[in-house]
Amino acid sequence: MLQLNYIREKKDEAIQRLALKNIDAKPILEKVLEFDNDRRRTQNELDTLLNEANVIAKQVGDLYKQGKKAEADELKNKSIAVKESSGKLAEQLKIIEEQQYNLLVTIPNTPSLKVPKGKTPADNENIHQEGEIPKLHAGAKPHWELAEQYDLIDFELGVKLTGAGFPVYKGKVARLQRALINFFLDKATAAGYLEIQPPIMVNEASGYATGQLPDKEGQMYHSTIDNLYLIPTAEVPITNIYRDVIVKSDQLPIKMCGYTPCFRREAGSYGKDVRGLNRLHQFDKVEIVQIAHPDKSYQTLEDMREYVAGLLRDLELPFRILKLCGGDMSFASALTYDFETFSAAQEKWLEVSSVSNFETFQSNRMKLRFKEGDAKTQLAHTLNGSALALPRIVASLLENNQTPEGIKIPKALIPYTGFSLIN
RNA sequence: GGAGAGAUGCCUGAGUGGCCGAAAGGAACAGUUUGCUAAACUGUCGUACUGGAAACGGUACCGAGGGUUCGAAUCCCUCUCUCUCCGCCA
Repeated sequence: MLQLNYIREKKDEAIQRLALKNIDAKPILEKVLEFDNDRRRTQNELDTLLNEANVIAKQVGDLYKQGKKAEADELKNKSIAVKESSGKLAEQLKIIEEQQYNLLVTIPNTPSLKVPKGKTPADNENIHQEGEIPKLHAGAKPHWELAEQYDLIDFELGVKLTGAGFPVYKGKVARLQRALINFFLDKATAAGYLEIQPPIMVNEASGYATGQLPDKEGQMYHSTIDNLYLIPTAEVPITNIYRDVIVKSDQLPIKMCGYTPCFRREAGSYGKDVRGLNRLHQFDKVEIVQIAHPDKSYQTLEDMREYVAGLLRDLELPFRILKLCGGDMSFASALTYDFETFSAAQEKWLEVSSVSNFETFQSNRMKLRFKEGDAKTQLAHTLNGSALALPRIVASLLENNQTPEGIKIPKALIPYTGFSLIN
């Protein structure tokens, strides 16, 4: 949610920035400011009335103490009248605030001015590419065929147990996944991220604070009997640790990481893009989260980007980094880098990580603030990134490292897997 | 699941209708002093909205929502959560 102060003070900048997301924000922002004027005027009137009522109430008390009952009773009547009009005003104020709020939550975050213009993924800016794209032997297979050949992943068994998008991992690939999780967590903690093991179900307030609710309700699995949601990412519980918290500025940056399963309903996708591990309802991910000082959050974003790049280097996967264009960015993000690894057998790039700065968009909703000395509290900036999501990493590893003799495990992972070849 | 108790500021905790945005202690921060790795003293010390250039004001908030009353942290109702005991279970 955008900050009112920002809209009030820098309306033109906000319009300019939102234009990057292909939105003509002018009428909406002006409407918000109209509500704001209304709100302030109404509140002032209401405050004046309430003040009057408070003064009268005090006088009534004094008069009673002095035994002046008649005068007190007279004042009482006055007070009742004041109360009647203040009640009406309070109702008005509530309506105005609600309207303003309902409008505010429909406005996406303002993209950073560094965000490239554009509407579709084709407009994303490819800012970096490294690693060698492997040349596979004749007869190389996509990962779902490899999974079958080596009896690694059973998609149909998953359908039997649960449904499509819930694969069963077996043997060496189960071990490989566990290895990846441990490897990613070790790397993150070595980089100063505090490891968190959060609940994987969250309540409404949490889903709301990070922006999944109310509008993206359909994307989460919902346990209606207890009104809890299965998390779509560890970002939700981990960031919410700091909901309604005021930290001291010297505590920043706060760095946290966590492994969790992630659950996404993502209904309505079919075809080649969702084959095998490309898109799942349940998958594993290690997430990194930072809470940063507003002056430093973009440096933090670069640090996180470099950190994720390091992971892909360790895994010896060719990858590229895209700076998402305005049209391809998420609702809440101000700047996002997507990481894609090249899947040699499918001959396409697969998104394996997304690293974003949300600026104050999330912290405004969750009232995550910091205090610098005696200065007024300010909203902190929140950032997060996948480091990394497993399924497409596994897909890339299987496909890119296949040889006629079997699938090779990258050196960095061997201490974790305990084997160097899947055959 | 059964029975009971409770929810107050960063923490402990007082406060059962007006003198309470809230005692006291602790923590934290600043200053003074003595000196030495600590103590004493003094001061500051919730959040949000809002008026004002500022000084300084106004309003709301004592788990949440509603009600009674001229007036509610305090009384009533509903909800949520926490704790204790019993039961069940990992």
